[in-house]
Amino acid sequence: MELRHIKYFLAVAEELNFTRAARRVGIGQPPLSNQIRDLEEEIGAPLFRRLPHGAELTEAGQVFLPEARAIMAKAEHAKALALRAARGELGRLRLGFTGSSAFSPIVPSAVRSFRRAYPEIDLTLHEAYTTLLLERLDAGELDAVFIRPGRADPPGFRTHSLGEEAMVIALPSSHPLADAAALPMSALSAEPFVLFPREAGPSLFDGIIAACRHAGFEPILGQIAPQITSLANLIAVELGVSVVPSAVAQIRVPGVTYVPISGDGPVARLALATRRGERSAVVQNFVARVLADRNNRG
Amino acid sequence: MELRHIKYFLAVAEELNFTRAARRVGIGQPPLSNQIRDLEEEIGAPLFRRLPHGAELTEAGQVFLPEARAIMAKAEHAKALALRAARGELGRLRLGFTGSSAFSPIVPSAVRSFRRAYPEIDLTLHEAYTTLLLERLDAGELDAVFIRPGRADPPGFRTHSLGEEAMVIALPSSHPLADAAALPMSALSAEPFVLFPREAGPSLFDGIIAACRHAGFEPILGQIAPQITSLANLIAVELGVSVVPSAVAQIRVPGVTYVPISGDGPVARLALATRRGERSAVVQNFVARVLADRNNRG
DNA sequence: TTTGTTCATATCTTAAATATATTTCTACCC
DNA sequence: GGGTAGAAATATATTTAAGATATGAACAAA
Repeated sequence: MELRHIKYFLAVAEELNFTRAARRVGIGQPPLSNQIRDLEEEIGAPLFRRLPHGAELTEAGQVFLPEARAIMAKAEHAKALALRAARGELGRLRLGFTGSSAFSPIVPSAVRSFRRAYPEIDLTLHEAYTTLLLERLDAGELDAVFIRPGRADPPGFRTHSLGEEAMVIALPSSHPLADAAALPMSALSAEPFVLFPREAGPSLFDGIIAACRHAGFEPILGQIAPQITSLANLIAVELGVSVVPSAVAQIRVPGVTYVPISGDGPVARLALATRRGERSAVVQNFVARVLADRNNRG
Repeated sequence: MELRHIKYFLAVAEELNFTRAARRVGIGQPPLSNQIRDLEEEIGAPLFRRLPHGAELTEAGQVFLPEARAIMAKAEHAKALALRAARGELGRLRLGFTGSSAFSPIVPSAVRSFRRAYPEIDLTLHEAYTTLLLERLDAGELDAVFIRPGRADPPGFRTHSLGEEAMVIALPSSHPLADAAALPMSALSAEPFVLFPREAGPSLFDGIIAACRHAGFEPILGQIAPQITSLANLIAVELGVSVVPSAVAQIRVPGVTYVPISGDGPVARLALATRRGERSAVVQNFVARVLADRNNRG
């Protein structure tokens, strides 16, 4: 049995006349009769009763009719679905992001805009460290990740730079310097630093250390905060100071004050990484939308 | 697109290797590649990514896979359904019966046995007069009817005799003859008869009249009972006597006594009628079962 | 580099779908 | 009752396309 047989069956079932049905499907009457006969033989029962003037459905034919319609519809549907999937309108996208990148306005904005444009994409979000995100991307567990990139593209990945932002000093509100309008990095030379683990974002971590050294001092490393969000809490209880991307200053915690950095300070870069040679249309659509979003906001 | 394409697609999707898939479906690798390419062209997107050692599903292919499986399953299912319908295992049966035939043990027994044997037949029951039943059978509104047949087959129908049963006299319990062990028809010569309308069952009606005449009297026609069941009630209130098929004596109504007929009495014949030239397997199965049931009970 | 594996391409063969011509059946009409 | 028209079946021819065979190209692994 082929879809052709089903198509011919439907024509005869709807016309109840072999000659007209043959015209309708664009073949001659004898070949149509043959195809219907073949179908009936395969099923093992006649589908039509041939009458001197036309034909009528047997009980088998009556039962077969709705099934045949459903099969044709399903076949069309399957084709349409596959095409939509190829266009990236259908499927899933497993997205990773670091705790700090979630506060960069571009990230939630791009995700929101993508969801609106492709509502049938099954989108899942996974927060993790930059290092872990890249591992999971490489392992095929994630499709695109927002990371704090190093200067060089990690091999095997394609990174799309989403720009850089200044960093600000975060210090306890009780600290003598908390009222300053801006502070140079050197002002922190004697303060213990509350930082995230280096593996969480090596380039951001190294950038901060480098900025300290550039300002002429070696930072005193104090408490380690597992999450960027818990970092503020550690500062609030006066365990030290820190330097965070300015977008993270959105985390308003009582007892924590953010002060802009004057002079040379570290910068926090943001990038979207995908696998090199990624062919998925969903991922490509997502990257395109993130980049468009980036350009729209200048 | 033909089912062949889907079958080949499934083979490749499951083997993830064109060469093995080709062996599996029993064709060469080049024609298989051609068919897959044709399918991809029709869909408008590639379903596989060809790798140096095998192939993998694209997103379109991943979406198409479950659809393809469903289509194949649906096609098989449709064939099986049609075959079962042709065998009379699937479909509907609209059954008619007269009020009196419902009491003949063969009728409920045959219906019950048929329902057990063919549980997926949608069975509907319709009670009406013999005359009306035959009209509806002829009009195609019913498929088989239990009737009280005349001596000759009504034209256009095929009747299957289900035997005949004796009739009994029904009379008010207060009647002087009610205590008799048996009565000849002639005992009723002076009694008004409570009968059903002649159109309800002409042959049964005429049989009763003929039996009276044979016994030497013209029956006095009294009240008309629209239903065989209401007949007993009319007798109970002493509106007259009647003669009913002995099976109808199952209707035990206070005030009504049934007395066997001695000597020549009318007989009630029962038959199953279908359209002449009926091809429906369901109807044929039903007739066969009714006849088998009749013979089983001797 | 070589070898083996895999898929694609090219060409040919064959099977099957379709076209054309004709026959058969039957209802309908004169 | 014989003739006619409409419809499907049969018979044969043709053409399309599925499949076979042979070969080439790409790539991975040794």
